[in-house]
Amino acid sequence: MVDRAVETPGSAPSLHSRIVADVEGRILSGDWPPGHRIPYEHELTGEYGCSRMTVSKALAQLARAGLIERRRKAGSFVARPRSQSALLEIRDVAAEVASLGLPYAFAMLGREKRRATRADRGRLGVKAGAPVLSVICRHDAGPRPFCHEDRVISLTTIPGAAEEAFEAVAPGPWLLAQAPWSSAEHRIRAGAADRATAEALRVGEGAPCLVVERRTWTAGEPVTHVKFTYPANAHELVARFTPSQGEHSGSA
Amino acid sequence: MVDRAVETPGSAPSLHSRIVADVEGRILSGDWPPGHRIPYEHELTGEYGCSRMTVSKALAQLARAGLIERRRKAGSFVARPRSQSALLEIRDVAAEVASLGLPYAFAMLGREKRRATRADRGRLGVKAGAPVLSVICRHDAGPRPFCHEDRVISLTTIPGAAEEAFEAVAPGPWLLAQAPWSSAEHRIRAGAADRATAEALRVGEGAPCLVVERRTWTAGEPVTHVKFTYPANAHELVARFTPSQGEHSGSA
DNA sequence: CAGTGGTCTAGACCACGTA
DNA sequence: ACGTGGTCTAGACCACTGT
Repeated sequence: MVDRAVETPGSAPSLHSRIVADVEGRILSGDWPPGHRIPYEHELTGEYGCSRMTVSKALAQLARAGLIERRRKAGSFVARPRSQSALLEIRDVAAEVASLGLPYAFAMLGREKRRATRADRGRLGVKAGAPVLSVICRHDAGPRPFCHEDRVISLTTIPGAAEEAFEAVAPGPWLLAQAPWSSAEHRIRAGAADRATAEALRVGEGAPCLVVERRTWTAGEPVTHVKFTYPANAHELVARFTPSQGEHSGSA
Repeated sequence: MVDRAVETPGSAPSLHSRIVADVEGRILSGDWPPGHRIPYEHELTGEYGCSRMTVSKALAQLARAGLIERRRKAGSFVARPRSQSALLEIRDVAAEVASLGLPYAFAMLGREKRRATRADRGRLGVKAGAPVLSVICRHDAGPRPFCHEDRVISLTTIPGAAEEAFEAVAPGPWLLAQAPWSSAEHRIRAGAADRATAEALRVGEGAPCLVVERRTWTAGEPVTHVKFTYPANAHELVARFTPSQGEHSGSA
């Protein structure tokens, strides 16, 4: 399967896709927080030296994707993560818990810096011996374990992670602030909790769980592979869409 | 002639969205099968009496959604359901099995016409007492059960279903041929197999399963609610996307 | 080589919401 | 009323690709 998402450096990216990438980068990096007003179309027209049609095409694409909201007379704004948004899921696990009205907490269960094992290479797609950081933690919703997180980070792509203890901030939000992801792959399946995961989640070994695996890349370089394990009935993925319009998916 | 897919009365649909809806309707109804060449841009320009820009915008949107593929010099074609396509999932369970290289079969386990129970109303969103058809069947991949299907169809929206025995064709493909869906909602979660489902799938009661629930509407009217139950490790949902480009999701 | 889609322009009119 | 986005036009040039 060819990855059509990657922008080949040598190619000639279209102008409107460059505008999309620029705005997207500012949003995902947190440079433009939710609610921030994006420059007006005519301002971007001046910045990029192009016609209004080209700017409009780019912003319309971002609006379809749910990254921005557009209001006549008012302007365009970075969208606030809504209950059902493709971004919510990747922005923050904490937000999932918050949307349940429960207090959020997370606990580190393990942290190890190592050279990539065979398993790490399969998960991340890095070369043999490349430095990686393994992080295992648990997210809690109130008094109950909500989600088990088993993550590997490529220290080649994100060297700064080696000095981060992830005591104040969870790995997910921290990574997002470091490197906006440019493409992602999700794998969703059901599975039985293994011993370690069952213990962390305080469920029986072999209990049904929803497993969400996510790999992200930035500019074609692997960033992280993470495996979230949710106890059954504690989590549900929801997606609504029409065939040819934008798709929204989230969690509830 | 099949009815147009979506035509919200009262609203003022833009011209390019009307083109999108037209082409989408022909594809989802099967009128234009996979591989069918859709009219050239300049032909649609003539049909709709608009500029090429407007047609191009509509077709570009359909291409992003994965409904069509565009090739220079050759033209635009209805996309064949590929291994990873948002459409594959809704087009056919049989295609999932076929993509595994296994022979497909399905068996009816139950069929009942009734007035909507309280549970049916919740699943379908129909009024009390509305006629519905309940269908339970199993999809097999070679010698092994692949998926359990528990479906309710609104006979108000699809009256023809009352006379269909679903002996030759499974309910999914049959419904798709009757009424192209205009919107859908998916809920994905992990769960433990109940007694009846475990028996049908030949797994232990309480075994981990991936449960996919789907509701579809056509022109705002509820069509069907279906609950697919896959034994764990037999099925996996995959989704790849970039924030602002089209999203593809499917099953593997 | 010819024809298709991909992209872009420099205008235009309209709907709508804020002021 | 004004300024924004939403949409559309009638061209144009280019890249790619199938014949």
